[in-house]
Amino acid sequence: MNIYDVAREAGVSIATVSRVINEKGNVSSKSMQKVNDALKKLNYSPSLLARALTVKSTHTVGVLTIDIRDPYYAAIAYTIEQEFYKRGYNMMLCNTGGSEEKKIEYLNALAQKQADGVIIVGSSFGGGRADDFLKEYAQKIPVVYINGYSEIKDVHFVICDDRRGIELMCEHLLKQGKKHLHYIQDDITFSAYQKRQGFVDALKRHGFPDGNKSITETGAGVNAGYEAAKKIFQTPCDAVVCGEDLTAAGVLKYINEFSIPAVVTGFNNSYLCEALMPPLSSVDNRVGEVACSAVEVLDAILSGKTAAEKTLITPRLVLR
Amino acid sequence: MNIYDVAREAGVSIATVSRVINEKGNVSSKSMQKVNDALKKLNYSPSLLARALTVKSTHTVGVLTIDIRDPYYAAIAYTIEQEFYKRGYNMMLCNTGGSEEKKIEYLNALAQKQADGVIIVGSSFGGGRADDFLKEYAQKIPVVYINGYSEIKDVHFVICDDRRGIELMCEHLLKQGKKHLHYIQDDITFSAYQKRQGFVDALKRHGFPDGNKSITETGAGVNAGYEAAKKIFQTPCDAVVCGEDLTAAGVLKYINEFSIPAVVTGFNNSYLCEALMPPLSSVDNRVGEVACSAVEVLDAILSGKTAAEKTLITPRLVLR
DNA sequence: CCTATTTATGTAACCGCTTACATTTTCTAT
DNA sequence: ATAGAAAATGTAAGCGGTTACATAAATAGG
Repeated sequence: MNIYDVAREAGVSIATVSRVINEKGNVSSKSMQKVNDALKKLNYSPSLLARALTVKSTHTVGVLTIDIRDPYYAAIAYTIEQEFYKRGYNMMLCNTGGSEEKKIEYLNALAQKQADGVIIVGSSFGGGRADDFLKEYAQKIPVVYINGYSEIKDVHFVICDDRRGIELMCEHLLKQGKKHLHYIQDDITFSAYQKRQGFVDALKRHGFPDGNKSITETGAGVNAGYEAAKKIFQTPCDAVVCGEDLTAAGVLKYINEFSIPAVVTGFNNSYLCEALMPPLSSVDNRVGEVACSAVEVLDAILSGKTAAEKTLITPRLVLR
Repeated sequence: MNIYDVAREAGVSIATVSRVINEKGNVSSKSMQKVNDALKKLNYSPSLLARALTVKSTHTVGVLTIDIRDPYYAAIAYTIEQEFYKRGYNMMLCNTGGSEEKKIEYLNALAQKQADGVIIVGSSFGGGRADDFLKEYAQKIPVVYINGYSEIKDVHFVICDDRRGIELMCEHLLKQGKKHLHYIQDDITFSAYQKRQGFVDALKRHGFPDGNKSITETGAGVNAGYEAAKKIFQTPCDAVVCGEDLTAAGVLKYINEFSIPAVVTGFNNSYLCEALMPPLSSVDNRVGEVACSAVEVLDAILSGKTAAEKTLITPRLVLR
């Protein structure tokens, strides 16, 4: 069933049907009525595919995440969906698993399916092959990056200052009198390196010039944290700063198990923090605000307005 | 840029270009070469929108979840994405928040955008307004339900026997000598009622006819579990069976805080179980298998094969 | 009452692709 | 060399909408 059927049923032309559907152009109340009746009678639903072909807008956006099972990405995706739903857009969820090839393939697919825009959440440190690709890509379809490497041209950025977040946490711990901070980096994203840098900077500023030596690199997840803890506590350490709540949970488990007198802190302020014993202090990286901003930026671009090239959001500590 | 540009560049007709792109029909190696050169030179990428208009397939599927932040839905979405990616499909993620209206709106949007199929994860208990809607809907576009109310016609079902899962857990606890089991229902989905029923059944079968009186209904999340625990332990209770790991985490927190001699069990076997102290025994509801099966079923339908109307997957206990 | 505007409607071209069908070219067998 | 079959190619008609433009109807002004 198509617009011709409706036109026939209503006894008008397809142009008139199109006009009443889109509430665009002039149409007499008489034929308006006839068309509406026909629409109802036939229970007609227009093909957005065909529509998109001529209006050049699908009202679909792509969202690239690294791992949707990670509460951080899930929370971002959640908010993005909500915000775009309000605005009449649908969301294509593209989970890359961190693979640059998959990322590129997805970006291509989104272009071919004429997504109106894309939001990329999290990126590798920069210089990845996707970065070059994006330079051209972003000229064809608007891209906003959440917590991504920010030297790419024509891409908009919404960034939570994760580096500052870790700095704040370190400063807090030092103020508490902790002497031997250790950092666990569990990822190799842009954001992960920022955090690491925050740790090094904070320590340096407080008279510990070689913070770099107090860093452990692991994989992601609770077990990784647990395993890391085994090594960390072989040397003196009274505070473990983690780049992720999950990692912190693993360290905490170890600490509890062996009654080690050290404190652990997390990052992301996920629901996990409340669930653990003792509750976990964490850096709130403002997932909701970040996602909202990203949607606002993209929506502005899609509406023909200009949007901030770079939006910086400040994290805050949640001490428990 | 379109297929005409490529045709002109290659000096052939658009039909020939189309043939080489889709590797369909006969084309001489000579013009094959010319077209491929043109494709490369122009860096052409066909519009899948236009293509879909005539071939009637978008290679896009919709996935409806209730809350993507919930690790259960996230895990399902994760696997669905992976499996469909392999098969060349993209995924529209539609998070309904449990609203039947939003569910219907999303289903309509998917139909208008000509999604090839949809997977719905989790449903209300049945009789919701979306159920009626689905009866008609499923005749137009294939629907497979994961853990959904299963009396709807023309809809395929992949169901983990959550009821049996809770039964197994209860039987285990009873065998351990527990005398006062209590159940916490934290949701009002189809699956949640199944679990509840499993609890009642198991108790009845072991000589506790009024298990219904030992059930607390709460909202979702760690805090809800914690609050529920306050009431539960006002009367004798040595085992709390939860319908969700998160709820269990809340109860566990309470138990630890007040050193209550009771055991808690969860459901979903999420990473949380390992993170908690003591580790949480949980029902593994086979998220991966369920999601894989759903994709297989939908893929079969889309490939014109016949698929199982109903797939039942058996949960298992993970005791820690 | 007639002309000038405004408002309403319809026709046809276009969006960018696929594909049935017609036509031309190439190949095979006589 | 030639008829017939097979292979290659092109033309044009969709797919289901939107919209520029032309035309017709309604309204306004003199």
